[in-house]
Amino acid sequence: MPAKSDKSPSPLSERAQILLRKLVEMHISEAQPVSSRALARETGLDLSPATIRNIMADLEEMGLISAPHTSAGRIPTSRGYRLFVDALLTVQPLDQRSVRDLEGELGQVTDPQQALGKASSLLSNITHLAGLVTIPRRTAVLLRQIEFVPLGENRVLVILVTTDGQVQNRVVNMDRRFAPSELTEAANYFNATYGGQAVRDVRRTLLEDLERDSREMNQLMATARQIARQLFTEDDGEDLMVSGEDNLFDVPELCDLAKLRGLFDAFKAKQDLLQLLDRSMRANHVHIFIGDESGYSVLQDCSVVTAPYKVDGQVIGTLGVIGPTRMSYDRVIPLVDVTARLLGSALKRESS
Amino acid sequence: MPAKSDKSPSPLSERAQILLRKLVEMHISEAQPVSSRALARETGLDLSPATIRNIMADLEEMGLISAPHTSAGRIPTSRGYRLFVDALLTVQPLDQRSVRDLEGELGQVTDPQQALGKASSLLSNITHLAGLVTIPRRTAVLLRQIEFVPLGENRVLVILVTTDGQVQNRVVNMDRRFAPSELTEAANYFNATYGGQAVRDVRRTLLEDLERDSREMNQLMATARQIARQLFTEDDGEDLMVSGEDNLFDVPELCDLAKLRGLFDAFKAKQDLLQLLDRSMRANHVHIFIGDESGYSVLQDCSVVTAPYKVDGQVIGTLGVIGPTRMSYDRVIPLVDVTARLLGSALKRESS
DNA sequence: TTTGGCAGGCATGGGATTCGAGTGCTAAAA
DNA sequence: TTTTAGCACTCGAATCCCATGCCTGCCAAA
Repeated sequence: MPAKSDKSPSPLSERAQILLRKLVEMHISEAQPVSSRALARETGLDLSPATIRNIMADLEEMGLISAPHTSAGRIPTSRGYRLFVDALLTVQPLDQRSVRDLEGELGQVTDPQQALGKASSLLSNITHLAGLVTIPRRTAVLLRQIEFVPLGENRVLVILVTTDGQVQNRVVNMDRRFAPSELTEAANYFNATYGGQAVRDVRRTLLEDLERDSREMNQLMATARQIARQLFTEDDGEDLMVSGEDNLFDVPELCDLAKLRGLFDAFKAKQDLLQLLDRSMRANHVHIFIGDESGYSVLQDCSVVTAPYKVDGQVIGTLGVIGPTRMSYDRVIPLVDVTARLLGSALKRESS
Repeated sequence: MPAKSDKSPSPLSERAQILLRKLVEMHISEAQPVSSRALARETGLDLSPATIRNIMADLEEMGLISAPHTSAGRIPTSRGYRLFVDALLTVQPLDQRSVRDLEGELGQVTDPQQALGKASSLLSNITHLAGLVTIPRRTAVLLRQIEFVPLGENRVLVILVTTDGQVQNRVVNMDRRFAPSELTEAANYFNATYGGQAVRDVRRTLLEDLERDSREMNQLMATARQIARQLFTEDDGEDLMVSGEDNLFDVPELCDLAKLRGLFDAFKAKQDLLQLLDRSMRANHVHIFIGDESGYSVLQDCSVVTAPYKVDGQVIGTLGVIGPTRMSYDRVIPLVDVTARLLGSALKRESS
């Protein structure tokens, strides 16, 4: 006979597992507390509601399920959901057709920024939840090429191409007008000196170089310096892209305005969500935050399913979806997993 | 004695005007039906509630106010609000300090896109409503300069600078690798041939030229052609920028999810809102759509205050705010007005 | 023309009641 | 020892009722 209510890590009888699993599945599909009778009817086991009740009482004692009130059925707790996704859930892999579709969608993008946006909107459209994608730090990538284009007045357009295929441009103001030849020369100097370095390092090296060579500075360097000052000062940090927030309007758990509002504020502030997603950077595969596990109160009734995406084996960001804890993990998990891999491939292709 | 309840265009006695005005003001500040007693107390006129009631009955008959139910006060109808903003409202001009602040905020942007975003967020932050800005058609502006930067493989980065100071870049795929010199040559050809033309026309002219010269085409033109094909195909139409949607969570009129959801959907779809904003392009100054005047049911309880912004006397887009019909028009109208003018100035400065 | 007074109507909120769904417990059956 | 049937109990949700308060409409008097 299996130890019944030993302590938290009690092995949970097979019957209890089947029951818990069915209960979670029913709660996911019905969005309501599950009663012993319904469970007795739906599960294959030939047991009476009374027996089910006994087992449910055990599960409740273990903190895996709870009753909103005395005369209601049970709903899974966060810990119940945790056990479910860790041990009870069987995810069927995404069918080839869907993978092909995703691949097609992500394949025809032309630049990384667009790829990230596409990934996010795909996630939200398919799951009907909100899609999340972190935009990798610009500073981590390598500088491939820099170009200067003279605009009117004293303004110069600086184009930064990084090895990930991203293009970035800024307009900088100079103290005098520069001839195209001067700018070409400066660009050549820049490319020769700093090409291939990490953007993050360029900034540091640049400052050192400027310091050291300040006496023997020639016209060329002065130009480069003036541009560089304005170029690398602002450190555009990691950023977050959210799409399909509107889908959350339909989630019954978030029916009250305050909760929904909290989420939208979080999307706007981004800070907390970024930190959460950063945590999954270290993980190698899909990572799931269930309910209050995240530590943020606005995510009370929400779960976040994330996966890091990588280029050349190097993790550079994470993506995922956010939705009610009561979501279809079996569909969401493989989708997030595959999307992360496909996004990685798409980005690699971009960086040619 | 003035004709009392003649027909719609009855001139409305001065007393009635004062009363209606006060009623609207009180409804705006209290967000609730206004009773005859409250009106008698607040308005300067020395009248009893009973008298007020008589006048209110007249106003109701004219369709300017209505009672949600028998034992509630009155609230202004759309027509009441219309009369209010057209005839009864006195807007105090924005104080110099605020104008200075706005100018400062809009002054330090570096590119047009950023200026539009800044304008939108300023509008939403100051009014605590949602800010709207249309992004002008790219096709209407003139092509100032074009540059080609070779990337790896067969890919070329095309940089389009338009006379409004906007910079746009696209990556195009070629069927072979091009030498930098080829690209420089092609760029020179492009700039010489099409520089200064409207982007919209460039596309048309280009196609004609290609057609005509197809036989005597040289290597240079072939290059240009290949690039141009991919460059001008997609016509990126007018677009809309929305900010501060979250502010609408606080509006009591939109307390029910369905309405709020409708608005957010409209923000996402953009089509209807764009059409609405386009209507005010023809207007010279601030234009207001009250409640159902807009013709869109999602804007039932909302008003949209817009103003076109122009560069060199030419209207190029509109901006505004969207909020509950019950908004502080006296604060919003001058703000929208001034912001439109300042945005125009900022954009003009960009186009150097 | 204005005002005071009074009756009527209606939303709002609290309390009581009913109803139904589900559980916990106990004792009997397997 | 495990399972089951039965029964009492609990609690939320819906309904109704009623008192309350607010505001109007009307009428008669000023």
